Amino acid sequence: ELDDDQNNDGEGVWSPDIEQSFHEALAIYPPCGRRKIILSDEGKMFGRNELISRYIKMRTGKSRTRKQVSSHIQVLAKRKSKELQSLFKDSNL
Amino acid sequence: NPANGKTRTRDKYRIVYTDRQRYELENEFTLSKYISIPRKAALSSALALSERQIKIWFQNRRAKERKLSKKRQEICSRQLNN
DNA sequence: TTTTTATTGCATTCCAGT
DNA sequence: ACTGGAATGCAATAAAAA
Repeated sequence: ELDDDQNNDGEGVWSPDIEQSFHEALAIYPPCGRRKIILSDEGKMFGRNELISRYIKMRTGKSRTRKQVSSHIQVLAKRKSKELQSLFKDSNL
Repeated sequence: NPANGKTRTRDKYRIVYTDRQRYELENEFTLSKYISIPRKAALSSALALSERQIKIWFQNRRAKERKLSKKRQEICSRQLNN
């Protein structure tokens, strides 16, 4: 069973070029969170993650689904939260 | 024990569960391979483990089950072509 | 060496908001 | 009917314990 998806290069799911475009898209669309989810254009609906997905396709030609974007955002948020917590060490516990 | 989402600390890499905790978890596993949210809450308070620990225990237990059935499968195929 | 807790990077499923 | 995001699942892995 050949399992070589046409939308994936030899690198990982979030290889540096894709990660780069991803962060560009984060800055472009809503600079940080707090944007209305009234992202419905005439006829079509567009969520933020779909816009990010389309931007990645534009810039790199690689396809990352909106659910992959969602998962990645969750992982990054978890990392950031973990960093912040480990900064406060065991000062008061 | 419903603290933040973290269990591991600098001094304790992991804790060893008591025999009663193991028994109750194993017993629940015979009833269902997947823990429901209400049962998880009940076990959490009954065994003094966080819900995260209950969830992770079931994940590890299912992984063990998969490992065991892979071993059983290997034994079967060995018997077929001995 | 094998078994037992616990984390991580992804995907997948479950929950609401509009 | 659409979505983003939280909860959960799983493989791989780490490291203490048995």
